[in-house]
Amino acid sequence: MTASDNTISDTLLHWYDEHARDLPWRARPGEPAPDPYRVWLSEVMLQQTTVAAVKPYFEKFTSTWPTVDALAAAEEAEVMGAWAGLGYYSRARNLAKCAREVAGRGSFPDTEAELRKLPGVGDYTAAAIAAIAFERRAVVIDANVERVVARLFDIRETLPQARKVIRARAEEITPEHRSGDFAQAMMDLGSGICTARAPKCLLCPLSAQCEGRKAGDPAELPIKAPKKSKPERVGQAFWIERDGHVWLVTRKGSGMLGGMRALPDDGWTAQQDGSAEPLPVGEWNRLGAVKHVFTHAALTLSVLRYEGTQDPVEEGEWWPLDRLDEAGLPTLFAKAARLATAQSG
DNA sequence: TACTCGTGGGT
DNA sequence: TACCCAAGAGT
Repeated sequence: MTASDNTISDTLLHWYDEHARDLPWRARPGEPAPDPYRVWLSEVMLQQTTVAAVKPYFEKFTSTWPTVDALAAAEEAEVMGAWAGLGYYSRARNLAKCAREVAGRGSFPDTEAELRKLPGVGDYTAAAIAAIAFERRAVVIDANVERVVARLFDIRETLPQARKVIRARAEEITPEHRSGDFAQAMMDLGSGICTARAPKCLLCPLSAQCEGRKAGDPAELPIKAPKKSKPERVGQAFWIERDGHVWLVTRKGSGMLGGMRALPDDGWTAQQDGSAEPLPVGEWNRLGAVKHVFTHAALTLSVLRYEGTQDPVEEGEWWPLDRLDEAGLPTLFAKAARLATAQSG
């Protein structure tokens, strides 16, 4: 630890004391560390997800399940339904599993290494919980920290190879005390000032110490490998309506949208177009299509309404149309359902 | 390591 | 509009 490194964390913590965002899962200045349950829940929700998107879900979860014991006692289907729309549904599956583990052992583990063993808790989240909830010294590295550190030290190596150097630098500037506040300060800085595009260097408390700024244009850091092209897939979803109810299935497995309630479909995946025949056989009326873009594929999903009288073969349930908003459909199928109900009234 | 896995907002 | 991106984890 050099004198220069101390200046970075001290400067940033002073800035944080004045400018920290007031977020529902955070302690206010001067308050003790927040409830580990709320820290864990927020950190999982925030994985690859914006603060604005998380807020209403965090409020819903904490009001429905105020403690990890309450969440552990919930039906997994209830948890999946409550998560619907937030994306990356493996997080919800692991959330339920993790809650049961923690409830079984009585409390959250309070070290980074033990936290790391919990399902859905990786390197970042373990460090964040240890630092923020348990006030342990931990080096917390997320995409914000990567960006800020790459710019601070003018690291021009390409990601992901640059991660080793970035971690070493982050280790050097992380203070022994208040490392949780330091991590959250880095995230606030990355979110509002040291942004991916058009960073506001004139407002940055670290601008005088930023090697990337001295070297030229910090906005080009970190340098990332080129992205793969995104395949375009087509599929079909089936709208089977009877007596004010629609037939819904629950998707199997841990793959895409696994565990989520959904419209029956033709088996499309991110790797392949759908191919299954509409079941039960009969007359189908194409209502239209919805487009939806996933991380690694774009899907055009045609919605076909069943006009016959046979019963569905696939396992599922008749869901009342007037409570469709409570079905917990992921956004893709919510779009498809909206299309169908708009036409069939 | 490289790929899979959602969604909504910003530019 | 068509990208890019966001408090990553699991495999």
